[in-house]
Amino acid sequence: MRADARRNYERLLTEAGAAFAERGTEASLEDIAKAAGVGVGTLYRHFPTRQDLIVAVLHDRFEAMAAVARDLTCDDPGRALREWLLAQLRHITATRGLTAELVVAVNNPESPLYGSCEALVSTSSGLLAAAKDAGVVRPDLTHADLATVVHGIAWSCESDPVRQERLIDLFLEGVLV
Amino acid sequence: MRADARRNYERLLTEAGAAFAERGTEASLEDIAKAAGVGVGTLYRHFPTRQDLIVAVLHDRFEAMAAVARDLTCDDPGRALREWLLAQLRHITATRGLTAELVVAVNNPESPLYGSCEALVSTSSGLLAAAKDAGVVRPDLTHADLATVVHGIAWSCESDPVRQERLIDLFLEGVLV
DNA sequence: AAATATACGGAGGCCGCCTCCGGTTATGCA
DNA sequence: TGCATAACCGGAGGCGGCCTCCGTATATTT
Repeated sequence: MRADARRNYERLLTEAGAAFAERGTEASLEDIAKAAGVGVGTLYRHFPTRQDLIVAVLHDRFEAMAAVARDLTCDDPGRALREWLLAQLRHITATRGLTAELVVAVNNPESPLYGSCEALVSTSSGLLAAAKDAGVVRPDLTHADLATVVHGIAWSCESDPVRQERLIDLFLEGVLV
Repeated sequence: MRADARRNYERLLTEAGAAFAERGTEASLEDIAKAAGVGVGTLYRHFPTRQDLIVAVLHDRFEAMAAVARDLTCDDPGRALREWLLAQLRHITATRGLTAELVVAVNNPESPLYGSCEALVSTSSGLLAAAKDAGVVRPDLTHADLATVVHGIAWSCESDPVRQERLIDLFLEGVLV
């Protein structure tokens, strides 16, 4: 990949992230190209589809999330799980407008993101497994359950952290043994 | 209101309902107008905003929902509540594409729908109150909690009734006393 | 039947999407 | 260093959807 191509690629990614956060996933691609100091053609060559651009932006963020999960202390697995769910909520809320793509990715193995976030999924599953081993969580709970719940809550009250936390706790009460 | 105006209004409503169900809330308004055998101008006069059209379509459906809630037998309030949540899920899933507007309406008193669905809200609250009186549900549970959970689930697994039911039960286990 | 209020419709301006290809630039090789 | 060429850039342009505006048509009233 040529040096200028790589530079433009990164710039587009940066501006797209900003635009999506500010104006949602429907932000004008032409504006994003302009903000990156690049023609539309260049944008479309790197990211043939709006979806591709979104996926590329999210890829980085998934890695950040996975890092958070790894750092969670596991002394109290139930507590760690709660923290993890809340951390996800904060993160999703911070990248608002991308929520919809996230949940699609997590639930759908066909999604290009599904593969690119394996680290996230496996780390998250690790937390869940630890909680199960400690016997603090129903054994039939799956990672998919967690993902669905988190994203459902994130979407339902995107801008109300208090309600988010309340709903997480309602959920956990049904799930902690 | 003139007779022809009323006729066009109804036709637009019908076609809009069909289009939204089939192609989502982003369906082309010009197509809807064409399907209703009407010019765009007419559509925009009746519904100045896409939002207005969506709201009008939903208004009817809210009434149908309220009727369902009223018919639920209350012998076992806990069970009635569960049935009610599942009925909402089915209904929301059937009108897919409108989910987003629904949750906005239920949570936001500013929404034009909020007023128009008072019947729904109060009937639903009635079911919840009955469950509380019977002592089968946490007393701090609110109607808003229910609405948020239902819509979160509806959105998270729009096309997977099995998962929907599973999540409802997970939720209820944390909430039934 | 005429007068008037009401409603219709679609042309047109605007904007965002996406493609296409003539021009530009980086890079490898002599 | 200078050239050849493969890789890349950019934006004009066609398309379609959004929404407004106003000349025309139709229902209603008297």
